[in-house]
Amino acid sequence: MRPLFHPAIDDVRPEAILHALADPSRAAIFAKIMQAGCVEACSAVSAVGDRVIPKSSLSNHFKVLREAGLIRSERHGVEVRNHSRWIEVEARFPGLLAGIINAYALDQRHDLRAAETPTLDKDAI
Amino acid sequence: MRPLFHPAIDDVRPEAILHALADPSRAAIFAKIMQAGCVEACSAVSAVGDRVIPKSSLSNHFKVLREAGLIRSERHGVEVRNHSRWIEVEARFPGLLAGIINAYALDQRHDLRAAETPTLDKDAI
DNA sequence: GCCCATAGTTCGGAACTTCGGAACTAATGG
DNA sequence: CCATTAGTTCCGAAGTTCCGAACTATGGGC
Repeated sequence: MRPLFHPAIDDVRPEAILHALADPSRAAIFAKIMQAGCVEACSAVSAVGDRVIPKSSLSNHFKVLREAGLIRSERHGVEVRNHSRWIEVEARFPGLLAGIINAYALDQRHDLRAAETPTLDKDAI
Repeated sequence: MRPLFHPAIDDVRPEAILHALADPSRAAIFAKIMQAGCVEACSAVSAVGDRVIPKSSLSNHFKVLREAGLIRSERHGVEVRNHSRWIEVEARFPGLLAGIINAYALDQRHDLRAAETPTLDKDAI
Protein backbone atom coordinates (compact mmCIF):
# COMPACT_ATOMS: atom_id res chain seq x y z
CA MET A 1 0.00 0.00 0.00
CA ARG A 2 1.45 3.25 -1.25
CA PRO A 3 1.97 5.93 1.43
CA LEU A 4 -0.70 8.66 1.47
CA PHE A 5 0.28 11.76 -0.51
CA HIS A 6 -0.41 15.24 0.84
CA PRO A 7 0.43 18.41 -1.06
CA ALA A 8 2.39 21.13 0.76
CA ILE A 9 0.05 24.01 1.54
CA ASP A 10 1.87 26.18 -1.01
CA ASP A 11 1.08 23.65 -3.74
CA VAL A 12 -2.64 23.71 -3.00
CA ARG A 13 -4.60 25.14 -5.95
CA PRO A 14 -8.00 26.82 -5.73
CA GLU A 15 -9.27 24.83 -8.73
CA ALA A 16 -8.51 21.58 -6.91
CA ILE A 17 -10.40 22.73 -3.82
CA LEU A 18 -13.40 23.84 -5.88
CA HIS A 19 -13.38 20.63 -7.86
CA ALA A 20 -13.23 18.56 -4.67
CA LEU A 21 -16.09 20.44 -3.02
CA ALA A 22 -18.21 20.72 -6.18
CA ASP A 23 -19.42 17.21 -5.37
CA PRO A 24 -22.12 17.40 -2.69
CA SER A 25 -21.11 14.04 -1.16
CA ARG A 26 -17.54 15.21 -0.79
CA ALA A 27 -18.63 18.55 0.60
CA ALA A 28 -20.80 16.72 3.14
CA ILE A 29 -17.91 14.44 4.10
CA PHE A 30 -15.60 17.41 4.51
CA ALA A 31 -18.17 19.33 6.60
CA LYS A 32 -18.59 16.25 8.80
CA ILE A 33 -14.83 15.86 9.32
CA MET A 34 -14.62 19.47 10.44
CA GLN A 35 -17.51 19.27 12.91
CA ALA A 36 -16.54 15.86 14.29
CA GLY A 37 -13.51 17.23 16.13
CA CYS A 38 -11.45 17.00 12.97
CA VAL A 39 -11.06 13.20 13.16
CA GLU A 40 -13.12 10.55 11.41
CA ALA A 41 -12.50 7.02 10.16
CA CYS A 42 -13.53 6.53 6.53
CA SER A 43 -16.07 3.89 7.47
CA ALA A 44 -17.80 6.34 9.79
CA VAL A 45 -19.12 8.05 6.65
CA SER A 46 -20.74 5.06 4.99
CA ALA A 47 -23.72 7.15 3.89
CA VAL A 48 -24.33 10.77 2.96
CA GLY A 49 -27.90 11.91 3.37
CA ASP A 50 -29.92 8.80 2.59
CA ARG A 51 -27.59 7.50 -0.11
CA VAL A 52 -25.18 4.64 0.64
CA ILE A 53 -21.78 5.19 -0.90
CA PRO A 54 -19.84 2.09 -2.00
CA LYS A 55 -16.41 1.53 -0.41
CA SER A 56 -14.47 2.14 -3.60
CA SER A 57 -16.20 5.43 -4.28
CA LEU A 58 -15.67 6.53 -0.68
CA SER A 59 -12.01 5.68 -0.90
CA ASN A 60 -11.80 7.81 -4.01
CA HIS A 61 -13.65 10.73 -2.39
CA PHE A 62 -11.15 10.76 0.47
CA LYS A 63 -8.30 10.66 -2.03
CA VAL A 64 -9.68 13.67 -3.91
CA LEU A 65 -10.12 15.64 -0.66
CA ARG A 66 -6.62 14.67 0.45
CA GLU A 67 -4.94 15.58 -2.83
CA ALA A 68 -6.80 18.88 -2.98
CA GLY A 69 -5.11 19.69 0.34
CA LEU A 70 -8.35 19.75 2.33
CA ILE A 71 -7.66 16.86 4.70
CA ARG A 72 -4.71 15.02 6.20
CA SER A 73 -5.08 11.23 6.50
CA GLU A 74 -3.07 9.02 8.83
CA ARG A 75 -3.14 5.25 9.02
CA HIS A 76 -3.76 4.06 12.57
CA GLY A 77 -3.57 0.32 12.49
CA VAL A 78 -6.32 -0.96 10.27
CA GLU A 79 -8.12 2.35 9.92
CA VAL A 80 -7.40 5.81 8.53
CA ARG A 81 -8.04 8.97 10.54
CA ASN A 82 -8.78 12.17 8.72
CA HIS A 83 -8.09 15.67 10.00
CA SER A 84 -9.26 18.80 8.26
CA ARG A 85 -6.50 21.18 7.13
CA TRP A 86 -8.89 24.11 7.65
CA ILE A 87 -6.36 26.28 9.51
CA GLU A 88 -3.69 25.97 6.82
CA VAL A 89 -6.18 26.45 3.98
CA GLU A 90 -7.80 29.40 5.74
CA ALA A 91 -4.38 31.05 6.14
CA ARG A 92 -3.68 30.62 2.43
CA PHE A 93 -7.17 31.40 1.03
CA PRO A 94 -9.06 33.40 3.68
CA GLY A 95 -12.83 33.02 3.60
CA LEU A 96 -12.86 30.38 0.87
CA LEU A 97 -13.89 27.35 2.90
CA ALA A 98 -16.27 29.29 5.13
CA GLY A 99 -18.05 30.64 2.06
CA ILE A 100 -18.41 27.19 0.52
CA ILE A 101 -19.53 25.29 3.62
CA ASN A 102 -21.93 28.09 4.46
CA ALA A 103 -23.38 28.03 0.94
CA TYR A 104 -24.16 24.30 1.20
CA ALA A 105 -25.71 24.83 4.64
CA LEU A 106 -27.91 27.65 3.33
CA ASP A 107 -28.91 25.57 0.33
CA GLN A 108 -30.05 22.71 2.52
CA ARG A 109 -32.20 24.93 4.73
CA HIS A 110 -33.66 26.42 1.56
CA ASP A 111 -34.61 22.97 0.26
CA LEU A 112 -36.35 22.11 3.52
CA ARG A 113 -38.44 25.29 3.40
CA ALA A 114 -39.33 24.57 -0.24
CA ALA A 115 -40.52 21.06 0.66
CA GLU A 116 -42.89 22.44 3.30
CA THR A 117 -44.50 25.05 1.05
CA PRO A 118 -45.87 23.54 -2.18
CA THR A 119 -44.48 25.90 -4.81
CA LEU A 120 -45.52 27.32 -8.12
CA ASP A 121 -42.53 27.24 -10.48
CA LYS A 122 -41.59 30.63 -11.83
CA ASP A 123 -39.03 31.34 -14.56
CA ALA A 124 -36.21 33.84 -14.59
CA ILE A 125 -36.18 36.27 -17.55
CA MET B 1 -31.61 29.51 -31.84
CA ARG B 2 -33.09 28.49 -28.53
CA PRO B 3 -33.63 31.34 -26.04
CA LEU B 4 -30.96 31.60 -23.34
CA PHE B 5 -31.93 29.83 -20.13
CA HIS B 6 -31.27 31.43 -16.75
CA PRO B 7 -32.11 29.74 -13.47
CA ALA B 8 -34.12 31.72 -10.90
CA ILE B 9 -31.80 32.72 -8.05
CA ASP B 10 -33.58 30.29 -5.74
CA ASP B 11 -32.77 27.42 -8.08
CA VAL B 12 -29.05 28.20 -8.06
CA ARG B 13 -27.06 25.38 -6.43
CA PRO B 14 -23.70 25.73 -4.73
CA GLU B 15 -22.36 22.64 -6.52
CA ALA B 16 -23.12 24.23 -9.89
CA ILE B 17 -21.28 27.41 -8.92
CA LEU B 18 -18.26 25.47 -7.65
CA HIS B 19 -18.24 23.28 -10.73
CA ALA B 20 -18.40 26.33 -13.00
CA LEU B 21 -15.59 28.13 -11.20
CA ALA B 22 -13.42 25.01 -10.70
CA ASP B 23 -12.18 25.63 -14.24
CA PRO B 24 -9.51 28.34 -14.21
CA SER B 25 -10.50 29.64 -17.67
CA ARG B 26 -14.09 30.03 -16.56
CA ALA B 27 -13.07 31.64 -13.30
CA ALA B 28 -10.92 34.10 -15.29
CA ILE B 29 -13.80 34.87 -17.65
CA PHE B 30 -16.13 35.45 -14.73
CA ALA B 31 -13.62 37.69 -12.94
CA LYS B 32 -13.20 39.68 -16.16
CA ILE B 33 -16.96 40.14 -16.62
CA MET B 34 -17.21 41.48 -13.09
CA GLN B 35 -14.37 43.97 -13.44
CA ALA B 36 -15.32 45.10 -16.94
CA GLY B 37 -18.39 47.03 -15.75
CA CYS B 38 -20.45 43.83 -15.79
CA VAL B 39 -20.84 43.82 -19.58
CA GLU B 40 -18.76 41.88 -22.08
CA ALA B 41 -19.31 40.40 -25.53
CA CYS B 42 -18.21 36.75 -25.73
CA SER B 43 -15.69 37.52 -28.43
CA ALA B 44 -13.98 40.05 -26.14
CA VAL B 45 -12.61 37.08 -24.20
CA SER B 46 -10.90 35.25 -27.04
CA ALA B 47 -7.93 34.32 -24.86
CA VAL B 48 -7.31 33.64 -21.16
CA GLY B 49 -3.75 34.18 -20.02
CA ASP B 50 -1.68 33.20 -23.05
CA ARG B 51 -4.00 30.42 -24.16
CA VAL B 52 -6.38 30.96 -27.10
CA ILE B 53 -9.78 29.38 -26.47
CA PRO B 54 -11.66 28.05 -29.52
CA LYS B 55 -15.09 29.53 -30.21
CA SER B 56 -16.98 26.34 -29.44
CA SER B 57 -15.26 25.93 -26.07
CA LEU B 58 -15.90 29.58 -25.23
CA SER B 59 -19.56 29.21 -26.11
CA ASN B 60 -19.72 26.25 -23.78
CA HIS B 61 -17.93 28.10 -20.95
CA PHE B 62 -20.48 30.91 -21.13
CA LYS B 63 -23.28 28.36 -21.11
CA VAL B 64 -21.90 26.71 -17.97
CA LEU B 65 -21.53 30.08 -16.20
CA ARG B 66 -25.04 31.06 -17.28
CA GLU B 67 -26.69 27.82 -16.16
CA ALA B 68 -24.86 27.94 -12.84
CA GLY B 69 -26.59 31.29 -12.27
CA LEU B 70 -23.38 33.32 -12.30
CA ILE B 71 -24.08 35.48 -15.35
CA ARG B 72 -27.03 36.80 -17.29
CA SER B 73 -26.66 36.85 -21.09
CA GLU B 74 -28.71 39.00 -23.45
CA ARG B 75 -28.64 38.92 -27.21
CA HIS B 76 -28.08 42.40 -28.62
CA GLY B 77 -28.26 42.10 -32.36
CA VAL B 78 -25.46 39.86 -33.50
CA GLU B 79 -23.69 39.72 -30.16
CA VAL B 80 -24.39 38.55 -26.62
CA ARG B 81 -23.77 40.77 -23.60
CA ASN B 82 -22.98 39.19 -20.29
CA HIS B 83 -23.70 40.68 -16.88
CA SER B 84 -22.54 39.18 -13.66
CA ARG B 85 -25.30 38.16 -11.22
CA TRP B 86 -22.94 38.91 -8.30
CA ILE B 87 -25.51 40.88 -6.30
CA GLU B 88 -28.14 38.16 -6.43
CA VAL B 89 -25.65 35.38 -5.74
CA GLU B 90 -24.07 37.35 -2.90
CA ALA B 91 -27.49 37.82 -1.32
CA ARG B 92 -28.15 34.08 -1.50
CA PHE B 93 -24.65 32.77 -0.61
CA PRO B 94 -22.83 35.58 1.24
CA GLY B 95 -19.04 35.51 0.89
CA LEU B 96 -18.96 32.62 -1.57
CA LEU B 97 -17.92 34.45 -4.72
CA ALA B 98 -15.58 36.83 -2.91
CA GLY B 99 -13.78 33.87 -1.33
CA ILE B 100 -13.37 32.11 -4.67
CA ILE B 101 -12.26 35.09 -6.76
CA ASN B 102 -9.90 36.14 -4.00
CA ALA B 103 -8.40 32.62 -3.82
CA TYR B 104 -7.60 32.66 -7.54
CA ALA B 105 -6.08 36.15 -7.22
CA LEU B 106 -3.89 35.04 -4.31
CA ASP B 107 -2.85 31.92 -6.17
CA GLN B 108 -1.72 33.92 -9.17
CA ARG B 109 0.44 36.26 -7.09
CA HIS B 110 1.89 33.22 -5.36
CA ASP B 111 2.86 31.69 -8.71
CA LEU B 112 4.60 34.87 -9.79
CA ARG B 113 6.70 34.93 -6.62
CA ALA B 114 7.62 31.26 -7.08
CA ALA B 115 8.78 31.93 -10.65
CA GLU B 116 11.17 34.66 -9.45
CA THR B 117 12.78 32.60 -6.67
CA PRO B 118 14.13 29.26 -7.94
CA THR B 119 12.70 26.78 -5.45
CA LEU B 120 13.73 23.58 -3.76
CA ASP B 121 10.77 21.21 -3.74
CA LYS B 122 9.77 20.08 -0.29
CA ASP B 123 7.20 17.39 0.52
CA ALA B 124 4.39 17.49 3.01
CA ILE B 125 4.33 14.63 5.57
C1' DG C 1 -34.67 41.42 -51.55
C1' DC C 2 -29.99 39.07 -51.79
C1' DC C 3 -25.37 38.51 -50.47
C1' DC C 4 -21.69 38.91 -47.27
C1' DA C 5 -19.45 39.34 -42.79
C1' DT C 6 -19.64 38.71 -38.02
C1' DA C 7 -21.05 36.41 -33.65
C1' DG C 8 -22.49 32.37 -31.57
C1' DT C 9 -24.38 27.61 -31.44
C1' DT C 10 -24.71 22.78 -32.45
C1' DC C 11 -22.87 18.34 -33.87
C1' DG C 12 -19.98 14.49 -33.32
C1' DG C 13 -15.94 11.91 -32.33
C1' DA C 14 -11.70 11.40 -29.57
C1' DA C 15 -9.82 11.82 -25.00
C1' DC C 16 -10.55 11.98 -20.36
C1' DT C 17 -13.14 11.26 -15.82
C1' DT C 18 -16.17 9.08 -12.69
C1' DC C 19 -18.64 5.22 -10.69
C1' DG C 20 -18.95 0.88 -8.54
C1' DG C 21 -18.38 -4.31 -8.19
C1' DA C 22 -14.91 -7.83 -7.53
C1' DA C 23 -10.51 -8.96 -6.18
C1' DC C 24 -6.88 -7.53 -3.48
C1' DT C 25 -3.69 -6.02 0.70
C1' DA C 26 -2.65 -4.86 5.52
C1' DA C 27 -3.36 -4.91 10.49
C1' DT C 28 -5.43 -7.09 14.40
C1' DG C 29 -7.75 -10.50 17.40
C1' DG C 30 -8.65 -15.17 18.69
C1' DC D 1 -2.60 -19.11 11.10
C1' DC D 2 -7.21 -18.25 10.01
C1' DA D 3 -11.03 -14.86 10.15
C1' DT D 4 -12.44 -10.23 10.32
C1' DT D 5 -12.33 -5.51 9.51
C1' DA D 6 -10.72 -1.38 6.91
C1' DG D 7 -9.35 0.39 2.97
C1' DT D 8 -7.14 0.22 -1.88
C1' DT D 9 -6.68 -1.15 -6.60
C1' DC D 10 -8.33 -2.71 -10.98
C1' DC D 11 -11.12 -2.38 -14.79
C1' DG D 12 -15.26 -1.93 -17.71
C1' DA D 13 -19.40 0.81 -18.44
C1' DA D 14 -21.35 5.29 -18.42
C1' DG D 15 -20.81 10.04 -18.51
C1' DT D 16 -18.33 14.49 -19.41
C1' DT D 17 -15.28 17.62 -21.75
C1' DC D 18 -12.83 19.47 -25.62
C1' DC D 19 -12.58 21.38 -30.10
C1' DG D 20 -12.90 21.41 -35.34
C1' DA D 21 -16.33 21.67 -38.83
C1' DA D 22 -20.77 22.75 -40.20
C1' DC D 23 -24.51 25.44 -39.12
C1' DT D 24 -27.85 29.52 -37.81
C1' DA D 25 -29.03 34.27 -36.81
C1' DT D 26 -28.47 39.27 -37.28
C1' DG D 27 -27.20 43.41 -39.56
C1' DG D 28 -25.20 46.15 -43.27
C1' DG D 29 -24.46 47.32 -48.11
C1' DC D 30 -26.08 47.31 -52.59
